[in-house]
Amino acid sequence: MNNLIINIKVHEGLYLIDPQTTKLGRRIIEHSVRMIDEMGMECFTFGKLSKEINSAEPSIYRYFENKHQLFVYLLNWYWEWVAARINLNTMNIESAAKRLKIVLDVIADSAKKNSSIEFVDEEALHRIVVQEGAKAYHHKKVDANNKEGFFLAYKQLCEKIADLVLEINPNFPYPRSLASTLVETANNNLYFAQHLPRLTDVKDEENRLSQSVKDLLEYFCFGIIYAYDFTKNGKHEKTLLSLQN
Amino acid sequence: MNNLIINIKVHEGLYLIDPQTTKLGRRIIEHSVRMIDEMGMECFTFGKLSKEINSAEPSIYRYFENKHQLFVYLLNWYWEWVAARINLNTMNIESAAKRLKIVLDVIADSAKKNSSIEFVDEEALHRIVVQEGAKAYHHKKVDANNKEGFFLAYKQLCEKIADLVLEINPNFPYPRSLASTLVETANNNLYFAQHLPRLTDVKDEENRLSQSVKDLLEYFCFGIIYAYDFTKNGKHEKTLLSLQN
DNA sequence: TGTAAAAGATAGTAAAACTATTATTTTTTT
DNA sequence: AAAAAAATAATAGTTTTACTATCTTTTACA
Repeated sequence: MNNLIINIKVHEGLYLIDPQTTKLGRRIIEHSVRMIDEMGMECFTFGKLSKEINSAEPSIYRYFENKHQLFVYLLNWYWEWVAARINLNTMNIESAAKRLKIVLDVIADSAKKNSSIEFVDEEALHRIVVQEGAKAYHHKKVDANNKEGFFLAYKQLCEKIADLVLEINPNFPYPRSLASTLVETANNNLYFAQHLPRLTDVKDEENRLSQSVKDLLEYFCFGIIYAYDFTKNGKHEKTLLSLQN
Repeated sequence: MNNLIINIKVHEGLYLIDPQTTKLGRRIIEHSVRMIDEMGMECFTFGKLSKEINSAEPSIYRYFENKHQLFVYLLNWYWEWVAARINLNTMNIESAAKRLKIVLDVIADSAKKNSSIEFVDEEALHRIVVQEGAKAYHHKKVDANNKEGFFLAYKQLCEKIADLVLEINPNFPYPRSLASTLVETANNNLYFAQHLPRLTDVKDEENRLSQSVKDLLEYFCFGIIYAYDFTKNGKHEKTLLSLQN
């Protein structure tokens, strides 16, 4: 299992100076990931970060316009990294269903990691995505941010999943909604298992959490994709809709 | 279509003085809903609210410990209101599947409203739930808040849905995850249709948005519930799992 | 070696999130 | 109706955050 060097390219609108290209920039990434993971976005400030890296607050502002932009930068880095892992692990696989399963594996974080970039703690970053990710777009500036490309990586990932779904079942009516639901459901169930266990059936036990989430995603995903097509001996009848009453 | 008087009871840990019992309290609710809907949680402050209602900041602090507690109070009010509408609309219905469909109707906001409480704008509150709701539990104090009952209304609603799912299919393995996924998927697709349309298949057109979301929820929900049970002429075989490869 | 860009150091502003104090009004009790 | 209690209003103050301005020093590199 080699650790391949993957180069993560993050959208230009998400920084003033590309942090991956300078020493200070990489220190900002490294320590902001660790600090946000430890204290959460609310308590994390540029002031605290600058002390932690023995730098000055204005220096950080030369890389990122504000805390929110840094946050979105980190999320994009994560989704680009997920996309890279998906590409790497699916490139030689013929079956679309098998490729989709690998995607579910990666978004549930149960796939073997095969990249390591020294200044990014991907596990801490994944915890940030699970705990804080929804805040990236749940605010009043979402439309302005969207125009600036803040959510491109996430949207591209969902589109990739939607295309896979359509490859498996070209008649499926909700490929985009299914894609976003799968990603959100992965994060939610990981989070709920740890903090609001009555909202999930997966258990935070024995290091099997991400595998359980993957099983859940497969069950939901393939259930939805095939449900209305394979009832009654494969005839395309809306059998279920009549069974419901 | 009578407007029934429904009394919404919110968990005691969510306020210092019950705002529904005093004039100032009701003014706080009324104007905070309107202001949060207009400016979002980030821009909303107790200072601005106190000016708006010609009161003083410390007076508001005697009702709610802080902005976050007020926010969670409003969300709980909303989920209690949803639960009340569900109870009202399902009480005389025999079929569990029909009851579940009514639940989906209410959480997608496409059911006829049948309550009106003069000082709460339920449509504005629903927009707040869709746009800001996830922030209630995505932070580092989630466990402490959970112990204080901040999420009781939401968890009870999900449990009610999970019980309905089990009533329809007692063998279903993920009732809680399905329940939370349905509620989250309802909110997400309403939000995506308006702000991130590439993440959903429903369209924000012609006042049919909530009906489209309801159709989506039914498709996902009943697809998942029945998928693995009714393949191959109703035999309980894991046909789909073998079809996937 | 010289120049430009980056980084560091220091200081400052505006607003938010509270808290404390005191005065006034309203409500309740006797 | 008067006294006591509770709620509200008014004012002022503290700490922290988010951000800006300015100036000096260091580093990169041509």
